[in-house]
Parts: sequence; C-alpha cells; structure tokens
Amino acid sequence: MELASKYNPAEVEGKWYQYWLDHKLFSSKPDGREPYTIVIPPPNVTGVLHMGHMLNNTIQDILVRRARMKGKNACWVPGTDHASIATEAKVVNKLAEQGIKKTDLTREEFLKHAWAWTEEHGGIILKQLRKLGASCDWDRTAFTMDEERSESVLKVFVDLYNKGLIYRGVRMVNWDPKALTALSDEEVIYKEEHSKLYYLKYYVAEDDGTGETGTEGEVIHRDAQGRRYAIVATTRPETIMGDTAMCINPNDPKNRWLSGKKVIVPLVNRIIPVIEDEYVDIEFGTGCLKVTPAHDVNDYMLGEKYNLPSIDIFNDNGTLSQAAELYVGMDRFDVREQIEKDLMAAGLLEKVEAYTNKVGFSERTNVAIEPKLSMQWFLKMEQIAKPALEAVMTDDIKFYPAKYKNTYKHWMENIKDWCISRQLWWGHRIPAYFLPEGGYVVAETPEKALELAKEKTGNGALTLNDLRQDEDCLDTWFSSWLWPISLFNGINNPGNEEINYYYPTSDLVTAPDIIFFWVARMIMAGYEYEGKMPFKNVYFTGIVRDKLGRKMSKSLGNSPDPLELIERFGADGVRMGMMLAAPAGNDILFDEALCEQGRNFNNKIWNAFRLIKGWEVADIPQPKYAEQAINWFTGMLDKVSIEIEDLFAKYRLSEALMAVYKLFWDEFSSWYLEMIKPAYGQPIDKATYLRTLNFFEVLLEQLHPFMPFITEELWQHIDDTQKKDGDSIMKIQLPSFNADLYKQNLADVELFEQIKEIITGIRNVRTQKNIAQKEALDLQVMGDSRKVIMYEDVVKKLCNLSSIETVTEKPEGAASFMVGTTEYFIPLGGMINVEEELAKLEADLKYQEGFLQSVLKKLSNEKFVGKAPAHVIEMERKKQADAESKIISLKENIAALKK
RNA sequence: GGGCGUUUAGCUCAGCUGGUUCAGAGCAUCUGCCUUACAAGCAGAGGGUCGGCGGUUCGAAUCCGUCAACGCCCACCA
Repeated sequence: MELASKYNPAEVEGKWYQYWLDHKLFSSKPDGREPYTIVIPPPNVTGVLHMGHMLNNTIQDILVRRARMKGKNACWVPGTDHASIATEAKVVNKLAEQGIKKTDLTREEFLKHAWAWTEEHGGIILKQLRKLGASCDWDRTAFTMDEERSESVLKVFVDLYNKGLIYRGVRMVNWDPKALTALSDEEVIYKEEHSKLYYLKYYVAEDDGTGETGTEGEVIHRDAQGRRYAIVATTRPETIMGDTAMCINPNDPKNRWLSGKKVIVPLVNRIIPVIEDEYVDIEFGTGCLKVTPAHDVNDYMLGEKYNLPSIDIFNDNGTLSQAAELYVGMDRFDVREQIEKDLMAAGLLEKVEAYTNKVGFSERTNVAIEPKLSMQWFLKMEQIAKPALEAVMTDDIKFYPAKYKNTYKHWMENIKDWCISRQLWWGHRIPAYFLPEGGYVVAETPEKALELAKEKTGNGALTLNDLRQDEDCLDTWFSSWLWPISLFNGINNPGNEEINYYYPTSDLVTAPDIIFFWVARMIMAGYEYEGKMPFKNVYFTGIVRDKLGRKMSKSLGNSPDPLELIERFGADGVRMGMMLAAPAGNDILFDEALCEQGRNFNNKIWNAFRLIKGWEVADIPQPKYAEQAINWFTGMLDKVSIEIEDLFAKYRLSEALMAVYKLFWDEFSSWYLEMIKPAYGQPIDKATYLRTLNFFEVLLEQLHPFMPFITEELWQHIDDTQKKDGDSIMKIQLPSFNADLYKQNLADVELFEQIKEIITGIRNVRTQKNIAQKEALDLQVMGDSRKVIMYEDVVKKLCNLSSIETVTEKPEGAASFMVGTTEYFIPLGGMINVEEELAKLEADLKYQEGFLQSVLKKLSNEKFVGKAPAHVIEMERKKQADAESKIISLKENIAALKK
C-alpha cells in the first residue's frame, strides 16, 4: 500500500461512517451485558449544528465509544425536540413572508404548515452529527412529538391531574405579547435597561385647598390653589389606567397624612383608596406606590391581600384594551411616550429622572415581558422536588463539576409551581375538555373524556361535539422532562424489557444553563414515574466562546461553521481541538489553532504508521536494543492506560486525551520508534516488528473514542490480510488494567526516566559542542553504572556511542553532566573549551551550595526536627547528602580543569 | 440585594485531605537542524516572589481572615 505523506481525512471519514452504519455497529439491543446508556439532549427539530452541539456531542460520543470498548452494551439514543415556541415562531415568520397571518388560519391549517416545515427542516441537525462521527443508534431516533412520546405526555398529564398535582388557576404569569403565550419564570431573562422614573401627581380627592397643614416630618405637596397631592414614582406611567390603590408604609412619617385618604389617578380621574403595607420601601422615590394589581406581580399580591379590584388594561398583544378607556388600541410603549406628554400638558407630571432598572425579556422572542393575569395550568412542585433534591445532595446522582450542586440545591429549595400551559398551537394540546354546563374533565383521549363527562354530569346524551378541548399547549419541557423514560416507552408500557434494561441511563451530557429547565425536571420525573434516578452522572459542559472569551453569536460573526471546520481539519481534528480546551464545566475558548493541533496529531499518527509499514521485515535475531525498548514501552503503555482509566472515571476527558496524546507523540514516536528504528536500508527483525504493530494497535484503541475515523482507517490496515468485512476497531475490547500486576513494569518505566535524562545530557553536549550525530562518542560513567548498563544498547543507539565504560577516576578534557548523584563524562580531547566548562561548573557549584545552605538551615531548626514527621526529616537528610557529594564532585572537576 | 465560583508561565489550564510527583502540562516563544515517517516535523532552551495584605504552622499555591478584580446563578424594590 502506497501512503501519502499527509493524512487526508476527507477521503476516509465518509467511507467508515457508512461502514459502521452498514454493519449496524451503533445499534444496541438488550442482552446479558452491562448496559451503558446516554440519551441525547434533543436539539430543536429545525435547528442547525453549532459549536455548542459539536462540543456536547463529541463528549457524548467519546463516552459512548469508550464504554462500548469496555465491554458494555452501549446505547446512545438520538432525537429532536419540537421546541414549541421557537418552532412556532419560525413557522409564523415564514407564513408572514408569504402574506399569511396566523390568525387567519384554523388550528388544523396552521399545524399542517408546521408539520410541513418540520418535515422539511427537521432532522438536518442529526444528519450533521454524522459528520462528526456520532455513534448514535439511529434506528431509535425519536421526536418529542411523535406518537409514543405524545402518548406519554398526555398519560403523565392525566396522571398528575388525577393525583391532584395539576391545577388550573388565574395567576400572574409572564406574558410574551409577541408569541402571545405565557412563559415559565425560567424563560424570562432580566436585562438592565436605561429607562426613566416618572413622578406623577395624585391629588387628594375632595380637597378644596383648605386641608390641615400636617405635623412635623410630613411632606405635603400643594398646588397654586392649595390643593394637596401625593407624588408617586413609577417606571410605567402607561399602567395608571389600571391603578386601583395607592400604597404607603404605615411607618413612614412623611406620608402619614395620606392615611385613610382617597386620591385621584391622574388623567383617568378615578378615585382610589390609600392603603398601608410594610412592603413599601420608605426610601424609594417618595414612599408612595401606585398599585396596579393586573400588571405587576407585587401589586397583584397587594391586590389579593387587600381585596382590590383588578383592571386589565392590556390586550394580549400588548396594546391597550377597552378597559383602559384611554389610548385604546395603542401599543404599550407608544402609550408610555404619549402619556408623558399628556401628563406634562395636564400639569400632573412633577419630574422625570433617568433610571436604570431590570426588565424581563422573553427568552424566545426577546420582547419585554408583560406580567399578566391569566388562566393557566400549573404543576405543584414541592412534593416531587423532594426526592430529586435528596438524590443530588447525597451524590446518588453525581454532578461534574460538583459546584452545580449548590445551584441546584438553591433552586430546588425555593421551587415554585410550574406554569405548564402555553398559548400556542405547536405542541401537545392539553387534554382537558370543557363541558357545556361548565367544568371540565381530563382524559388521554376525547373518547375517554366523553365517558368521564357522562359520568360527571349524569347526562348520557352528551356527544363528542359537546366537549370543547382546551386550546392551550403544554410547555415543551413538559415532554422533554420525560425523555429518559419515554425513549424506552416506559410511560406507555411500564416495566417493558427496554426500560428495565436501559434505565437508569448512565451519563447525561448537557449545558448548565438548562439545569432547571431540563436536568432538575428529568430527575423529578424519574423518581415520580420510575422510582429511580434518570441518570447516574451529569456532565456539565461549558459554553463555547471565541478565543477572546466572547459568546459565539450570529451578530458578532465569531461562530465558525462546524461543517466547514470538519472539511478543513477533519472530524477527528475538530473533535480533538474541542476536547483539548474543555475541562468539565469550564467555558471553552475556541481557537482554530486547536483544530490545527488536532490535525497535526492525526498526521503524526499517520506518519508513524507509514514508518512502521515501510520497514522490510527479515528473519534475523532481535537486537538487544529492541528488546530493551520493548521492555520499557510495555510498562509505559500500562502506566498510561491506568492513568487514562482513572481520568475517565473522573470525567476528566481533556486530561485523558492529553495523556494519550503525549503517550503517542513523545513516548511512542519520539522515544520508542527511534529506539527500534533499523539503520537506513536495513530490515527489521520479525519479533520487534510484530510487537511494534501490536503496540500501535493498542494505541489506536486508546485513541479511538477521541478520534474514531483515523483510528479505524489505520486499524483496518495494520494487517489487511486478516481483516474480514464487518471487523472494526469499535468491536475491540479494552482490557481492564490492574495496577498491582504491572508493578515490575512500572519500576522499569521509572528507571527509564533517568535513562532519558542521560540521553538528553549527551544530546546537550552534542548541541553545545556542535558535534554531528554521525560522529561517534564515548561515554564514561563514574559511580553507579548499573542503570545505564540495563539500557546500554538503547543509549548507544540513540546517542551514537561507540562505548560505555565505568571509570573510577575523572578523565581529563571531557564534558560532564550529572544525573542524580552519578557523573557522566564524554571525552572530547582538544575540543573542550576550558573557560566555558569552568563557568558552567562554577555556576552549578554555586547553586548546589546555596541549596545545601537552605537544607542545613532547616535541619538545624530544632522545631522542625522536633515536630516534622520522620520521613520528611529523612528526605531532608538525603537532600543534604546528595548536595554534599555533588559539591565535592564539582570541586574536583573544577580543580582538574584548572590544572 | 443575596448565594456560588475563579484568580498559578505570554495563552488555556492541572496541582485531592498542608512536607521530593511542588512549582507542572499543552500551546506559543527562542536557538540549532530540510537527519533517509512526519517542517502539520526533529533536537534543545528560556519563562511564574502561585491576585494583594495579614494570620495559623517547624513548614502554605494548598488551611483561616480580609481586600481587589473577573465570572455565573438567584431575587417582586416601584
């Protein structure tokens, strides 16, 4: 086989992905093996792949592939989310482009368009994941709105309703005036906004200008006619039409005089009472608060407490309603501008100040949220949150990194009921059916609802046509929270083989920003419906940012196109680029240079393979150096494999990758291959060749989870003749390493680290003296030479030495260096520069003497000797002895040179 | 306004229950090499008073306090 000097990923990636699919290597069925399950965080059905998906799915694929090679029955279930608000918004926009308004369509017509859109754009993202190498069991691909999942959702709704956990009620909700739906608290994002604080005049009712002056500390405003008024500071003057009270703090001396009075709402001229509640902040504004129960959460609470009427002045789309009486039909923000002018003209505006406050925005449509009273469905959370909180706090479910336990705890302990209804059409329609005579029933199907209705009303003549199903849909998360269960049909068919086998799933890989939306709720659903956790471990990824630390966004144009990256660097290169920078939970600063590093590594692997396959193999005896090299690398391979095992157990994937990277590049390529490489034009012995191929194969296996394509390609070519169709590196089982068994090898590995130092020392001499590699040198060892003798042949080969001998006297005219307490000399005859050598030795001597001083100081400290543990003192004594012997040696060398 | 987290080499980060795995890794930088797998490479080298201050201790990157900077989450101050 002829191999190019550069690896070309494009040529092989598509081929092997198809091969894996053709041989069903990703598919999983329950069997006797231990299961390993991951459910994908379902991307939006109409979404496209971005860098966040790349990171998230690379991590999942690494975990799944590794588990598969560890003998587990690995099952990665893919799917998409119907994402009701986002998708509905996209469909509405698309229809608008065609001149069609949603309001002109019936529900059925609209849904037809939505399904058409979903079929056209849906699943593109899953196709893109294949380019990344994702080893999902595609036959299991699910959709949160497919039949099984929909049935599960309705079943759960009915069940929770029957358990009394779902209720319907009028509450203040976050209203999105663009999407025309309620949102959960989690879907609201608060942003700082530069706005204004308006100071409005509320005249005291029936005040003729002769009222009392008040006592000290009271602040009373009067106009030219002497009529008294209070000043209210507000950011939302457009809501005054909904005012039904003014509130002061009973402990506020400056507003004492208002107690029991009635005041007049400006422009509107409605007379409202002054109420008193400690909720009001005396220091804020004037200490007077206007109360608009229909349009502010706090005011709503005051309204409830004091039985105030509530006037809803807004239409659903954010324009003013008939109830407002003024500005009817105008948009809320236009009204704010207009009313400022009108108040000013009427002399009812005291002043306007610049003010910065936080305003809630819809996560999906980015318009300002309008707090609005409306009839919604809620799920009681307190009860189902309890086991879910405990599971995480006791580490039954483990979070990586663990710091998210705090965040989780805080939310779970302050959990509020979940508003689960959305005023949308795209989603699971709420299975509640209203009866002609009022009231409603809840059932999975209209037929069952009819039965219930007949029962409930005693009216046997009811027909399906008499029932009116609730118009609302369920929150998207009300389907995704069942995902780990519904994917195995555990709701519709409890206790079936699949759910019993695959559930609880193993690892969940997701971003921390959906810890409440999704993770927490899945845990709750898991305990509620399976009595068990939905997953054992949660790996929180970071956010992918650009190298300057900015979030990737369309408007900044700093988000690379993942598919283009794959084209340029190969999927393996991009995967590695992502993983190099991605410790769990840390944001990753993405830089193309990392993909370049990944690509370079691919090339390194490729070329190592080219080297090995290029050798001519002969039936000749195995050289000693090769034997020594194999002995060492066997240990090294074990050592790093154990490390990798440990790092995987701790979900430290980027460190595991780094370990295998260094193993391949430094230990295998730079050291091992150089050790066994036959001289130019010479053949290699068979034993060494086969062993080297075996090492290479093991390395590919360790690399495979990270870089699936190149490892498959090369693995298939290790011995072309023995591979059958259907064979794959994916099927290889990685051994479990037992540290005890490898003790001897590990000792060799440690010893060899010193040999490396000797070799580096010799190389340094060559570099400094500018001696070509071709020129053979001699090495003399003074002191313990047993170590170097063990690897004598390797050292000779790598350093081109003609001899290694043990000496008892320092040679003259030699370069020298120390490793540990052993001294090494390279006789150089006339080539030695005495002055340079002296300077070097004296610098070293000075350092050693300083070091000795510090050690002696420690050892002469009575408190240290008295209190430190024995082994620490022992260590210091050894340092002292080593330093002393080095100093003697250095002094001798200096004296010799000076002769 | 509360809570959490971060701060170690130019950059990104490891350093668990204080002491030879203690000041590390990768990348970047510098020097020398087109050496017959790879210049997307090879062989070397330099670089940090571990955010500041104070404390505990024989001993602190590591424990405690405090200050500073940055980040995240939660919260109804109009």
